Parts: sequence; C-alpha cells; structure tokens
Amino acid sequence: MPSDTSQILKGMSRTADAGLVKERRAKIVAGAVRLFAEQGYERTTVQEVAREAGISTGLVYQYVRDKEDLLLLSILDVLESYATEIPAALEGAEGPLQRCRATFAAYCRVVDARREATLLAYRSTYSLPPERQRFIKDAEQKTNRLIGGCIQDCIDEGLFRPVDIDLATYQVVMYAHAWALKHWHFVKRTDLESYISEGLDFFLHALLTDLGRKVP
Amino acid sequence: MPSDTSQILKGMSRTADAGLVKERRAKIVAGAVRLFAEQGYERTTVQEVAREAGISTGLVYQYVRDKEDLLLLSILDVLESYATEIPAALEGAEGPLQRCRATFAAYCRVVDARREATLLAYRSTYSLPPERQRFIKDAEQKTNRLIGGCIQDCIDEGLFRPVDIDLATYQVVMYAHAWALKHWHFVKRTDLESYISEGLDFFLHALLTDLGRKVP
Amino acid sequence: MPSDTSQILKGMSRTADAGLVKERRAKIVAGAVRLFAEQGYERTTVQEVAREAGISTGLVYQYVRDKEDLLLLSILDVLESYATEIPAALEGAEGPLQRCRATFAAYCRVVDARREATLLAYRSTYSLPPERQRFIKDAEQKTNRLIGGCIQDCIDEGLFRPVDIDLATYQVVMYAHAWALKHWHFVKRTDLESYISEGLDFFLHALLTDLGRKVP
Amino acid sequence: MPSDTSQILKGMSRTADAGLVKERRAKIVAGAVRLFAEQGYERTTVQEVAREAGISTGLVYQYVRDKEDLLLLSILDVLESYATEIPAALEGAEGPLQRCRATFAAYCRVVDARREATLLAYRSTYSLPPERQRFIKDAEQKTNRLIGGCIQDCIDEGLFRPVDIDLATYQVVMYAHAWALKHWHFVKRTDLESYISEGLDFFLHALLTDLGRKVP
DNA sequence: TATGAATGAGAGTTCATTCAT
DNA sequence: GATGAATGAACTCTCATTCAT
Repeated sequence: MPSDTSQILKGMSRTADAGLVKERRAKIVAGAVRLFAEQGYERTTVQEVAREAGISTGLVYQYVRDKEDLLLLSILDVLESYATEIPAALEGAEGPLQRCRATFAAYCRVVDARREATLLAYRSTYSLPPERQRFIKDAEQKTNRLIGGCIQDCIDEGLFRPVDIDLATYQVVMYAHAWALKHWHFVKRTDLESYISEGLDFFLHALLTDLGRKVP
Repeated sequence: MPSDTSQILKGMSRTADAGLVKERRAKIVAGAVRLFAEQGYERTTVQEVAREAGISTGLVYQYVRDKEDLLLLSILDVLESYATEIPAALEGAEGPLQRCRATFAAYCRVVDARREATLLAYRSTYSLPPERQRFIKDAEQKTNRLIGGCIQDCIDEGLFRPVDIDLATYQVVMYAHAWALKHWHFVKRTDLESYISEGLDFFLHALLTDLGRKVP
Repeated sequence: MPSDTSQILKGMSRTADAGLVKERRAKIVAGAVRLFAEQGYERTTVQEVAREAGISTGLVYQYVRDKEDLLLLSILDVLESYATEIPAALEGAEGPLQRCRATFAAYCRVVDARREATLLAYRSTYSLPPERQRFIKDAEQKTNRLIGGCIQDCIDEGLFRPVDIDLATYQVVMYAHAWALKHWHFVKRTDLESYISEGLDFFLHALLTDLGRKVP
Repeated sequence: MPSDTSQILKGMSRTADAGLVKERRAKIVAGAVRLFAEQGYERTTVQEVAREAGISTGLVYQYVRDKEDLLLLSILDVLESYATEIPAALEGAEGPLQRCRATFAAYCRVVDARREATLLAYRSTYSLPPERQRFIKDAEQKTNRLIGGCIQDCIDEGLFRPVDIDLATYQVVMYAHAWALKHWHFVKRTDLESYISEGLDFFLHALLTDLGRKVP
C-alpha cells in the first residue's frame, strides 16, 4: 500500500487504542464491502453497516469519519487483497515465464475470490472525491507493477516480443477483471480454471517469440 | 436493439404526440447522460436533469415514468450508438481480416466518442432492477455478435487459429472498454490511434495462423 | 334547489352559452361523481375527470372555477336527485300515513340508487370551505322538510304521537343514509325491500298511536 | 379489538423499546386525530402531525411506517375508546332493560366525547386499503355486539318485541353516530342529554311490548 | 466507550392550474 | 371555443450525522 495510507486511516478514527481500532474497523469494513457490493454504495445505509458489524450506528463514527470513508476503506480492502495474494502466489515459481503464468493465474483467482468487491471498486470509486480516487488508482498501479515486472523479465530474456509493457500489463489486468465484470456471461460458458488457461494461451500466443516450444 | 425496446419505451411516457416524445426524450436523455456520467446516477437530481434540458421538473415525468427510466434510457442510448456505428464502420471493408480490423478500430472509436457514457453503463447498470439489467446485457450481446461474426469468418478462412469465439470476442470488447475504464491511465501514455494499432497488433499476434505475411 | 344556487353556478363558468354550459357541466359532473365516489375527492385528478367526460383538461376550467367547484357540483347533484325523486314518489299516495310510508321508502330507494354518491357527500363535504358546506346543508334541509311535513301531518291527524318533528325526521334520514353508510354490512344480511319494510315497521311502532289497526 | 391488532401495530415501528413506542405513538396519534378531524386526512401534512406532537418529521417514521398507518392508528383509537367506555358504563346497571338504556346513553356520550374523531372515522376509512378497512369494520362490529347482546336479553325476557337484532342494533348505532354526523344541526336545537332521552323514548316505543309500565 | 433516539435537509414525484396555439 | 403541454409548489419519506445518556 502507498506509504501514506496509514496517514489517511489515522485521521479517520476518534479512538485511541490502535489495536481495537484495527480490529473493529476490519469488522466494519467486512460488512460494508458485502453490503456495498450487494446493494450499491448509495443504497446502503450506515445503519445497515452498523447492524451487519453488530454495533450501534453511533459507534461506526468512532472508527470512520464519514460514510465516504467507509467506501474508501472498502475499496482499499479489495486492492490490498490483490497486493497481498499475488506475491504470495509467486512463491516457488521459478523462471520469468513461470512467474508470469503464476501471476496471471493468481490475479484471476483473487478477482474470483473477491468478485463482488472488485465490482464495487469499479462502480463506486467515482463516488469519492478526486483526491481519494487518485489514492485508489495509485494502489491499483502498485499491483500492476508486479505484473509489468514479470513481463519485462520475459522480454529481457528474449521469451516475449518487445511489446509495450504498459499495454501488455493491462491486457492481463483487464482479462482478470473481465472475470468479474462479465461474470454474468462467463458463468454460463466456462469455469475459472478454463478461463485462466484459455486466457493464458491467448496471452502467450500474442507475446511469445518461440511458440512451438513454450506454450504447451 | 432487442425487438421489444419500443414496447418498454412506449410505456414510459404520458404524452401522446410521438414526434414530440422522441425529440424531447432525446434532449432529456442527452442531459441525463452527461450529468449521470459526471456526477453519478444517485448524486444527480431530477431537477438538475430538467434544468439541463431546459424544462421544468414536472415535465420530465411526462416523458419518463421514473428517475430509473431515465437511467435505462441513458444506458440504452450508449449501447444504441455502438449498435449503429460499428456496422457503419464496416462499410467498404473487404475480406474477413479487413472487416475484423475495422470492427476492432470502430469499437474503440465509439467508446472514445462516448467515453463518459460507457463508464456510466459500467457503473450504474446495477442500479436497475434485474429484469432491466438483463435487457441491457442483451443489447450488449447484440454488438458482441457483430464482433464474433468477424472472428468466426477469419477462422473459417483459416486466417485465425480455431480459438473460442466467445473469449476472443471479449478480448476485443474489453480492450475497447478499457480505453474508457482506464482512460485516466492511458491518456498520459498514448493516444487513441496508437492504442488501436497496438491493440490490433496484440490481438492479431494472438490469433493469426501465418504471422509473417499478414500483420505488418 | 335553494334560490341562490343558480347564482353560485353562474359564477363558475367562463362560457356564455347557457345551454351548452348546462349540458357540458352535467357530463363533467356525472364523471366527477363517479370518480370521486370511487377513489375519493383528493385522490381524483382533474385530468381524470376531463378524460372521463371526454374533453380536455383545460376545458374543464371553462365550466368550473376550481376543483373544489367540481366537488360542490357533485354533492349538489346528489342532493338534487333527492329533492327531485322523493316528491315524485309521493304522487298518487293518499292520506298522511300513506305519504309518510311512501316518503320513507322513496328516500331509501334514492339512497340506494345513488349509494356511492351519498357516501361522497358524507366523506367530502368537509373538504369545502365553510360557506359552501352551509350551502350543502341547506340543500339537505330542504329534503328533510319534505319528510318533516309528512310526519307533522300524521301527528295533526292523531295518527302519530306528538313527538319532536326534527328528531323523528332524522330517524328517517339516518335510516335511509345507513343503507349507504353501512351497506358493506347490510348487503350480507338483507335486501333493499326488506330493509325498507323492517325500517318502516320499527318507525311506525315508535310513532303510531294505535298500533293494532295501522301497522299490519 | 380483534386479536391481531398488536400484530399490525408491531410491524409499524422501527424502534425497539416497547414502552417508548407506546407512549410516543399515543402522543403522535393524539395530535393526528385532532388534525385529521379538523382539516381532513389528505389536507394534513406529516410535518404538521410532527409539530403537533413536538417532534421532528423524521421521528414520526420511527413509530409509524406510513402516513396511512397514522390514519389507521387514529381511527382505531376512536373505536377503541368505544370498546372501552361502553362496557365501563354498564357497571352497576341491573336488569336487561337498565343495561339497554345504559348502553344507549353510553354510546351517545362516547360519540359526544369523541365527536370529531368519530367524523374522522366516517370520512377517512375509505382512504385506507380494503384490508385495513375490513380491520376497522371488524373493530366496529365488536362494539355492535355489545349492543346486540342487550337487546337480545330484553327480547328473551319478553320486554322487547322479537325484532331483528341486527337492525335494532344499527338503530342505536346510527342514532349515536348521528349526534356526530349531524351535530351542526342538533347543536342548534337540543343538548346531549335531551338527545339521549328523546332517542331512548323513540327506541323503546318501537320495541317495548308493554309500553304503559316501562317507558315512564 | 457505547447506544440509538432524534434531527432536518433534501430527494422523487404529483397535480391543480395556466396559456400559447 | 378547445387543446394538452408546461409549470412549480408542495408533499411524503429517507438517512447521514449528532448527542444526551
């Protein structure tokens, strides 16, 4: 997460005890994500979030300044899970190509695991003031750099054509996000693992220099 | 657009004069799209839409049953421009590959032309009741079939690998949509025409059977 | 109708032709009575009244100043039918007792014929300004005097006990009105003719001086 | 009151504390009855009801789901006072005839005490959906059975002629209600106590088998 | 800390009435 | 005379936020 996240978070709460703050906030945000994803941000009331978290309405405002804060926290929560789980999936992967494949698959899997929340980020980021939108976009970029790094490595080793890293990265990102964005369509046609392997196939055909040896 | 669109639209207005209804509605929807795209659906008031259209609040309800109707009309307006402009761009394109390229470029250009409105569709479709969401998704599918048809033709002629049409279609769709969804990012790096040509390059590398001859 | 009804009515219309005014107004009021009775005065829109009368909204205001005027006219319409039909029913009735019986029955029958409209008068008179309420009450009194007259005659001839005319009159009035006011109840138990004869029986038992001879 | 009243009432409030709910609701309804009776249901705004109760507009909706609920509660409030006060007036009355007289008088007195509210019930019941209208009519029937019981007893003991209980009951009911419905007329002519005794006289003359001994 | 009753501004929607045609 | 599109005030209901307890 960007270095000033904690700064932002700090300003939100009126409570001293840092441990309790973190724990409570996690509980509140978990409920908020679920409700916002299900019903939309604007249609969800702070009362509902409080009930979902098992606390009183007023107490929510001890951990959050605004309903808007709740949204920011919810979206950051999703992005954070990307930033945590993708690197985790890379452990044990050897060689740039393997790391690339693993990243691709990992991204798709996180999106699948947090499908509704991913949609939330797409739908509701714009409900935040510009400054906070930028904050979220920065967080997204951080994950993107993980992917870009893998692709760069493959190019450096001559495995991939020398394409524009940025565009290739977004091919991966959008493919993963599409699993959430167009899930209503894909769910009727395929399953996650096929989606991943077909996507990888497409991606590698587009980039590999020596198809014959590496795709299969 | 699905055959029963007119049915849905008809039920919305309380005014008899069909010509006036169409004209006024166009004016109202134009403003609504702009405002919804700018501020979000929920944050935009019907009063604002009325003011933007230069009419009174009450009059809006002569042409629309609901604020929700306003949203449906706004989203359909975008999808309709896809369905109109993509086929138009195909005129004069000869041969499946040329048609494929033309479609790809056309889609990106429509999305660019209606960038904000495309975002609106992504953000706010979920604010509609399920039945109407389906209606929108159907409209989207219709455009997708245009793309799928081109790809199928290329496969039939042996130009493309025999990939899953559906997935390849969504590669195109998502690439075009990404120009709107991630515009905040791309705008700093590239322009529409480069975006299109680089995307096509990626897409064709992934699908063409005989790269040497056809890509460059 | 009271002598100044025409004065009131005159002020309502902006149209010169007295014949047309009367005819149109009758059509408008007929629809208004039906709609007001069915849905209530406040829930009925002037637009609906216009549609029911087969004319445009604006035209209603040529024959009526106000929506309120529409209500006044509607209620007067009911009272007028009382004032017309009750005397009509007395024709041919001979002797005070026969006239009393005829009046009693006639009132019940008019109420039955205009049941919904009678309810309208009960429900909505209070929606009018005090002055107009008084106007309606005066109209009602006129009918009441018809009844009072019959009772007085019976007393004068020694057929009835010398009771308070006013109270006895209201016994009749309320009994007739009850057929409308409590119709939801009576309709399950009896029919109009039984209702009338049982009511008469009760009434005559209460008033006749010589029961043995006259009731059966 | 019907056994499921509490069920209906329960669903109306969003506040847990049952004691507070009851107290507040009583305050709100008291004001609502006054205002509805004075100005009519449709003409009274929820804001006015709130102001009358000394609370904010929003708070009204913590104790009531709808403006319509407010009306239902208001009407039930009147009927409830009938159901409470009439039996109370019977205490100490001995013998069927005395009980009958007491009931008659009690009903007239409750109507007098809640005259405006009685009118409200007559005027505005139809503003409720059919199901709730039935609910109110049921409540009314309960009171009517009290009256019917007294009359039946008098018949059983040979004091009254064997008339139709139902019709005799409604004679009483309508006479009492008439004190409210036609108060604008009676108030100029008589007072409550005379109204009661003259009404009783009429009623007993109509029903008693042995007039000579019991009326005076 | 924690509660949840209380606030009140603000949104969507309706409809009596007008007036240009 | 006749139309019906247009107006905009007014009403019901919601909900983020506060604060006495």
